[in-house]
Amino acid sequence: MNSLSKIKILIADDEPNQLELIRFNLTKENFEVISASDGEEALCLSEEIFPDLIILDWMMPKMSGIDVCRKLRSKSISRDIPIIILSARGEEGDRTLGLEIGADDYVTKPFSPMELLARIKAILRRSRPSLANDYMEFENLRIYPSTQIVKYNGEKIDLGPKEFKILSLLMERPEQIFSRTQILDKVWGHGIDIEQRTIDVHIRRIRKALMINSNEFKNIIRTVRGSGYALGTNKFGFH
Amino acid sequence: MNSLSKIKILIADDEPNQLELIRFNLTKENFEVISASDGEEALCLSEEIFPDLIILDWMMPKMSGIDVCRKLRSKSISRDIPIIILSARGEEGDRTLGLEIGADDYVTKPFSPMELLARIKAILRRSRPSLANDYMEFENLRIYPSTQIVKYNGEKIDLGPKEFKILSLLMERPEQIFSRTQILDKVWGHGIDIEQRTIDVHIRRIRKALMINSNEFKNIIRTVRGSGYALGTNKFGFH
DNA sequence: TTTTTTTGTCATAAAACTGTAACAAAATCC
DNA sequence: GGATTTTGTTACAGTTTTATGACAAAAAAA
Repeated sequence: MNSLSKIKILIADDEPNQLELIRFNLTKENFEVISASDGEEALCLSEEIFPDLIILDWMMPKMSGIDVCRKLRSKSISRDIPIIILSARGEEGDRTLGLEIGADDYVTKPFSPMELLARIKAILRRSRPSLANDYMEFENLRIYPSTQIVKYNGEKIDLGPKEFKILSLLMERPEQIFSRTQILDKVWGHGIDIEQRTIDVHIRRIRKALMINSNEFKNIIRTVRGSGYALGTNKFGFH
Repeated sequence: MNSLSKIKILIADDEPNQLELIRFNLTKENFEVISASDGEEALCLSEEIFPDLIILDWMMPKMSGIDVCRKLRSKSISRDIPIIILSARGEEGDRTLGLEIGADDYVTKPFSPMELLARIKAILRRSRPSLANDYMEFENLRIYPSTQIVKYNGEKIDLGPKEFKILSLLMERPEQIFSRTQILDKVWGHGIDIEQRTIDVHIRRIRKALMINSNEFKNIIRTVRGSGYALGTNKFGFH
């Protein structure tokens, strides 16, 4: 998993220990964790920082998790942020209330970090395909395999299917050198009869596409004379 | 809940009573229920009828729910169908295993019909926005599933049923690429014999309809050469 | 039934993509 | 430097994929 911008999770709980425990576990999993200690704070922070997921304790001072959830769901701007409700109660009425109110999941205390984590991942997988099917990134280049979108410095780049595949291949292992034969095998398929020079042309096309809208062009595809191509700058190749 | 065709739910459990109980409750909620009594049957049926959601008992003859889940997740054709695992066990290891394997939720027996229902709805809300929300929105396009009304820049647009369904499908997951096969499966139904090019014509009709009354036309349906179509503009995305 | 709308298919035009050759430029070797 | 090898660049033709309009069949409405 190689996304540089972390997934932001807001967690609201009035119990410091609990908060710290969750923060610790989520941070370990490379999430960015923002915490709030009561309902109002959670609400404010949500609207400020747009977390990718919100975890709300049911019972909190000032505003309960349920109320925060209701508020968030009523505004279009926050309607789609996934919410998990934590609760000490186990009665059925509560469970279903949580879900009916628009929460995405409901976890009963006590729960193990592993379980919470599993649920978080399950939800992210559904609600944010773009996060789950995450992208590959190298310097200012991002490519989204699921949507076949390529962005360079935040701008969309148009590439033909072949070029997209070649770039994907290089992105999978930055700095690794791919020989023309390897590229042919992986992109065109094994055993096809294509001139090796053809790849040069495709590389050229990729480079050209990346130049559009980027006057300060940094050649991101390194030519390795006698060997092939690799993702990386021409100046600072190895590390 | 409003949809043109009923939501299909496949439920697999080897215990007839349990099966019947769930079937009864789901049917009451206007779902179309298909049942299987063991893992293998569940797997076969899944691939045959493309349910909108699958409920699997953990312990089943021939093939466990977990194994069925794994199989379904390994095939691209069934990868996106939401899955709920039912289990009598409550140990943590199991819970997380269920979710990690790619299930969307995990419900421990005994559960109340209300709870199962709430979870089903929570999941469908994510995976099929058109079923849960009053309308879906993308840029200046709004579509109201319940009334089959489409508005672009506030103006009503006329679409035939097929075109409406195609557009709905694309709207459920903006930016995601749908292959012609996927569109055929979802809109016409699986296993129907229609020329793939027919979809091009329908797409053309949708685009045309959206052009009416909009001189500053922004092509909202992206053609992904070699792959299919996706909702999104060609130039500016939102990733 | 008649009329209108919707739908599927075809033929053809248009567009996009690909592979190659030819030559220029750069790097390497002697 | 000069020869040789490798890569860069461009133009172009061939191929594949989409777009589009026309038309008839099918379905729905009147």
